Amino acid sequence: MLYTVGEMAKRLGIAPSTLRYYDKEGLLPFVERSGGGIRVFKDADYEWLKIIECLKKTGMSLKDIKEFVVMAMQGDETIEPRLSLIVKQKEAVKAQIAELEETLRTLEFKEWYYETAKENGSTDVPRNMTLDELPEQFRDVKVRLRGE
Amino acid sequence: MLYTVGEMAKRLGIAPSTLRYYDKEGLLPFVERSGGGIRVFKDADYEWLKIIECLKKTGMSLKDIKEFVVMAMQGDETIEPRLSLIVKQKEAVKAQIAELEETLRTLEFKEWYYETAKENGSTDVPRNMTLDELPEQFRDVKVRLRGE
DNA sequence: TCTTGACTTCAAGTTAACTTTAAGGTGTAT
DNA sequence: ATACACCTTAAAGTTAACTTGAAGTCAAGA
Repeated sequence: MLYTVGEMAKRLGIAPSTLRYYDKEGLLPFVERSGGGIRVFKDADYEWLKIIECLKKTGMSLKDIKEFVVMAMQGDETIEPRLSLIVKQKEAVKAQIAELEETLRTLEFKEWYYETAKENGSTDVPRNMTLDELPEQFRDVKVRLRGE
Repeated sequence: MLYTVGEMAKRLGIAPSTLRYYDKEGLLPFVERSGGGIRVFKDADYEWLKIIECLKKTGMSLKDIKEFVVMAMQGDETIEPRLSLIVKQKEAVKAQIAELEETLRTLEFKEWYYETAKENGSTDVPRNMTLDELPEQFRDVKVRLRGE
């Protein structure tokens, strides 16, 4: 199957201008052109774009993603650095998940805080509780919020 | 304890200019001033700043965080909308974690892909494997990369 | 052949969240 | 009293990742 920029953008759920921008920035060296100069995307290019999307979700910049794509175009000599990069991003994502899990715990504490405020008609009630009065799963969150 | 903008910034690990910017944007209505016009941060303000940091980590914009802070300044009439907002952000963070876990699975597939390429001296080997040749935990990842 | 819609490039505009700069004021230590 | 580090504001600058606009080209259907 072959696709125009608009068709591929639709398949990916992004704007065609985004694909043109990525191409301009050198992220899509694998995309070919028709005789008339129109971009022709192949199914293999879709896979590439999904990898770019994946790397973007890890927080990588377009500049760094470009380096990865360019490496891949060099062929098999760059297998090792590509592997290292993937492993590095994997660790980065694990760290992001851990941070979001901390954030979630803070939000759960705040949820309890406002539930308790709602039941009692005032935020004074949860705010003035001593550490041993609040549910034990929130004690460390509260301590962290107060300044380690 | 009382702190200047520089001291509080250091305690939070951010730039003083960031705190001044937040103040200018209306995110810090709780911060008071000395007779000479200098910002005076209290320990309770540190807690507020940690909450702002938490909301920022959920992906909320400064504009929306400001609305939350402003609501809190209104007092106990706004307990319910504040609770709703916290619950909404909690769900948003859960979705973000789920998405990062998908991303992680894709990276693990790519790690296997390049490990296999490295062992065989060529990306041809993992690339040309049929679905049933690759480790079964990666089959659905591969299918997704190819286009659902 | 003509129309039409989608394609092309290049340049300029947008947005969020800061950061920097300039010119000047504050407050504490000697 | 003077120095010095740190504070103040306002305005302008930065960055990444797009998005939009203008002017023109390509390709498929009637």
